[in-house]
Amino acid sequence: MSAASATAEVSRSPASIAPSKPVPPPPRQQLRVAQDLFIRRWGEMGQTWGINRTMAEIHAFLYITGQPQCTDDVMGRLNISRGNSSMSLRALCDWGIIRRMHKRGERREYFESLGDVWEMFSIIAAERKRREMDPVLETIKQCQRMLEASEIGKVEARQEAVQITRQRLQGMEEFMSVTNKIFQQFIGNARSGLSRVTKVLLKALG
Amino acid sequence: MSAASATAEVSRSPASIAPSKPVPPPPRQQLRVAQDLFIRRWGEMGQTWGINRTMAEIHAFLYITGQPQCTDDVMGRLNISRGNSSMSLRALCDWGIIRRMHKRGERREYFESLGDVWEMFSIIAAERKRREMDPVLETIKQCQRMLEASEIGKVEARQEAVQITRQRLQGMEEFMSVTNKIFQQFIGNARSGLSRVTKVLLKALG
DNA sequence: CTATAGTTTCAGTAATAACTGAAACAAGGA
DNA sequence: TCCTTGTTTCAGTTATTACTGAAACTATAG
Repeated sequence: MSAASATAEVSRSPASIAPSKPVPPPPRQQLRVAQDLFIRRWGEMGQTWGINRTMAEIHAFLYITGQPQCTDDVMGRLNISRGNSSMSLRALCDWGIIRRMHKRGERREYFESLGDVWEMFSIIAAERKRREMDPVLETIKQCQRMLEASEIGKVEARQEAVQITRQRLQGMEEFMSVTNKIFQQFIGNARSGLSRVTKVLLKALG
Repeated sequence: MSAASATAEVSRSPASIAPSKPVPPPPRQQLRVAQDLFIRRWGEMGQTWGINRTMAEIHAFLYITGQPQCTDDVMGRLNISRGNSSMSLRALCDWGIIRRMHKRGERREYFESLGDVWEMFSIIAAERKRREMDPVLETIKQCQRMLEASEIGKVEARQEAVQITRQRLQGMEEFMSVTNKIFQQFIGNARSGLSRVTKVLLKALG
């Protein structure tokens, strides 16, 4: 464990979410407390969006400290096992929202988060669109094909139940196509901080 | 179980995702097959977005058939228990994306899905923003307050680590504020199909 | 009031996902 | 070469979440 991890790790117990100020911690520790608060909330949010808590927490840790950290730093700060750290760090690298890096003269590897939230979001959006939305859109099209008159016959195609299902499929397809386009825009444009998308959106919406 | 549920229920085994056409089913059943395909995919997608599979499947069933269904219909079609159906239907009602309804002269209650995908999405967006994004934004602000010079002292506030964390918090806050605004727009406008937001977005981005 | 049909709840169980820890593996240094 | 330090993997375990089924409850009709 590196020197930086000497103090207590992030706690996940709900009790410590809103520390009721029994004794205000010495200023030196305020940074740590604030970071831990952020880390924990980020982990919770991840869970409800289908990202496991530990991965989200590791990412939050790297993001919020802004400094390269090694596997042992992560283990120590979040109080998780070596195996878990290693697997999760690898997965985050695969997503592309953290990067491996070397320090000159050091043997061990360090990890750091991308600093630009917009870039991270666009990477995640691209990946989730590909993994989760594209297959659904594909399935919808497949269903539509299955219900064409040429497949099921003219008489059957005229049944009310079939008509309704086709309408519903169409509504969903339209929605997902538009959503996909919006994602695409984020993905294509979200470089360089408060990016073009943001400006455009804020102007258009605000 | 109602008369409509006499045939086999949706299977969740991966094997049946892409039926390799051993014997093309009689046209009468094509509707059922197409619906089941959609239901299963929707359930899978739900899972990766933090919605449990059964709830997503029930919703998909009500949406895709477009007809009011009772608890027994749901149980039969998705092959789940009464308890599960009841709880999940209630939760979907609480979300507001399905509604209870009565048929004249019938004692039992029926459920139907909203038909407008945009409206459903806006309801979900509103709820998730409230439950999941607002608390994070609140936490970020709390963290920022904890790191103000007035809290930790001028000297400490000048430490590099503190500076970095404050920058990162600010970047995240900015991102989430904008995202929130976008959600807000969907929420406020997503009536009547391809809504104003969509048009605005597509025009601005495309 | 009693019988019947429908609805809800919840304790216990099953299924799934996450995590640990130890062992195997790699890379560099002496 | 062998030792040391750091990294990765994965079988087994734990924790979490989802689901069942039976019992309690409600409402209506006779």
